[in-house]
Amino acid sequence: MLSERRLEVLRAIVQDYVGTEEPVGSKALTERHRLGVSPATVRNDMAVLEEEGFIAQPHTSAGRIPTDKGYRLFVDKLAGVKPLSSPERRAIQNFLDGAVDLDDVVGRTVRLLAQLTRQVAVVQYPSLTRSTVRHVELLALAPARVMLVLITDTGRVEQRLIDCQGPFGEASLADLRARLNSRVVGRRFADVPQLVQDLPDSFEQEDRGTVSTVLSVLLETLVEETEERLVIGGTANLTRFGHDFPLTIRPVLEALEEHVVLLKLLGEAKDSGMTVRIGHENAHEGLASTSVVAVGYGSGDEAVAKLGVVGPTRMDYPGTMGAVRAVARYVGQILAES
Amino acid sequence: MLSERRLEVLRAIVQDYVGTEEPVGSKALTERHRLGVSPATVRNDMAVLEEEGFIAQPHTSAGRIPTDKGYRLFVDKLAGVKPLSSPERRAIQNFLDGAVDLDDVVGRTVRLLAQLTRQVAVVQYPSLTRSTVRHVELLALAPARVMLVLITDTGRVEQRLIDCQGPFGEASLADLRARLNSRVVGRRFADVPQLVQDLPDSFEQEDRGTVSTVLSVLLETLVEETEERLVIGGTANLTRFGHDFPLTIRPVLEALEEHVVLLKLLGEAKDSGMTVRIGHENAHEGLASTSVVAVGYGSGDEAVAKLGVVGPTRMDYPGTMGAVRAVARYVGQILAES
DNA sequence: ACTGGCACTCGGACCGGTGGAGTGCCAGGG
DNA sequence: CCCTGGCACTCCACCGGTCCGAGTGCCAGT
Repeated sequence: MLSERRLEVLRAIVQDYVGTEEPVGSKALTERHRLGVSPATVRNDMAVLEEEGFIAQPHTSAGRIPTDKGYRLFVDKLAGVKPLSSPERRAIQNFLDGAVDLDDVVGRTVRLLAQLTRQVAVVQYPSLTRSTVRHVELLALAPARVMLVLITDTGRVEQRLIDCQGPFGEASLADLRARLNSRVVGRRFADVPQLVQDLPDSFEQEDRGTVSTVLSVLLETLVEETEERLVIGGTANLTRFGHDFPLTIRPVLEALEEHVVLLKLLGEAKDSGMTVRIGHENAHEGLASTSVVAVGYGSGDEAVAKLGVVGPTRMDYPGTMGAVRAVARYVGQILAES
Repeated sequence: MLSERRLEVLRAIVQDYVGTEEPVGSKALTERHRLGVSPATVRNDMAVLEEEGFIAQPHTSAGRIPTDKGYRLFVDKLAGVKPLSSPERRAIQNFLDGAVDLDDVVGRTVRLLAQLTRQVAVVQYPSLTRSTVRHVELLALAPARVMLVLITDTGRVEQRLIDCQGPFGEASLADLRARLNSRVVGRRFADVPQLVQDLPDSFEQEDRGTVSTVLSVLLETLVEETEERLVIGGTANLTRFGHDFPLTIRPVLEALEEHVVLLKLLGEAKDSGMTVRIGHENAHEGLASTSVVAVGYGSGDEAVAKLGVVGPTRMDYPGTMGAVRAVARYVGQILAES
């Protein structure tokens, strides 16, 4: 195990590098941090840290920069989560309180997060499978055409058109609507399938086909929409990325456009607590030089979706984590209120 | 007016510059185009073109590059719209045909357009004000809480929560729903206000307040949602922008995030026919070095929304315009079918 | 009106020298 | 045993100078 001081050296290196964006040398370190030892000693420590793979030199006779492994150790052992200042908290509150509907909440959240962290923000829409049902509506658009509308407790609305095999009376429709709602309102989406399983049996023979069709579309919607929506903001912050732009920034932009990739990334994050994925831990090649800080948020205790930021591995982890956590909490509150 | 040959020289300059991204000199021009004159003559023509403001030199003794004014002349007089190759047409067809709902259509369109033009694509959702009403639904979520759902002929769905002053019976609600639909279904959104104006008068005194509230929310929705949604894609193509990245790309990314700006930009485009805004013509500062090619699309003859691309002023105008036009047509077809 | 020739300009690439920051190692001291 | 100061070494970044070529403007000649 590394000695206390070596860990301190690593912390100092990470902090300085994040601040200056330049490799940090032994002399500069002793000047800017009260390590209580000489540069020579620090050099020895650095040699050890390098051997262990926590730091690296871009080339001989240059300062050191942290490796992914170094950042990992930093966030796991050396860094806390920096709480936001109270003006910041107030700003979040004010900004989010003005939202009028779910789209607006999500939109504001993503802008807020991007502004706060000065990085790329990613916010996932509340998931259907984890939400509960507020209302199910069936509309007869035409004799053999029904629209299904699903409303969640988080305010999300999904609609589907259904072509029925045969005509379906308004009375039967109202009947189905009532029975459906009495069974599923307030229940979690995940539980819906078994709750409606035996519903067709209780209908007249002639209507069973249509009822089944409607139900199958309903279930389909639940599954399909596991393919979630998400919103991205703050891509302009990518320009603060590094010096050698085109090569660094391009794959990141490409990755950001593939929502599937991002959703998978967010999905891998733990449900509760914050997840930090650093550099190559991300699997996706384009994001090899980025870190992802993600956290779940929800209207209750349980997470209904994730949000987070994508930034260079060289980022201010404590500050970013603080901002992400704070935003997630406030969004949760807002959703719970509505 | 400029002589025929001088125009030809300008065309050649634009074409070469778009291809090579480097200032083009007189000698290179005569070699790559059959102008039938010597470099010296071309130089004289260039001097004239420069004096008129169509081209400029980055510095003395460098080649010329077109100015915004030069591009303007090029697209107005010298360039046609390049039709797509038939494999491209087929690819569009195939790609768009797979779409399942409006979100999917828009999503696919933006990706397609970005890929085809290798630039940033912008697609506006079909506007409410120009669409027609397919259905209006009112749902009683709670005794004094109603949800309003609007469905358009383009498949778009908008919903709003309404807090009523007092309880509102299911019967009254059904009544309102029926009368509302009988008046507005099939009508254009823009006409809705006057169609429902006198509706409250035909209700019982006690219900009039609530009816008015519902109607005012309906009208509000029509107005508010003139603030349209749009989707952006292909931002990774910005990396092909120029050589001096951070400064060029940053304001563009910022502008792209301000949907309001983009919507205004699209709004300024003519309803029918294609609009090309070049460089400083764009008004918005961040887009001073970009051109915007936009066109309306719709399910019928009339445009319900716009789509287009944003790219460097140095872009392949004929090709881009061809792609934009073709995509708009196909999207229109798809919407008409659904 | 076009052309060939010529002198001129300017930026970009190439080059070698220099300075400084940083390192590794080692011998000496607490 | 760990820390320290000293020293030689390395390598990048910067600077100034030179050279080259592409491109221009102008002019005299056809």
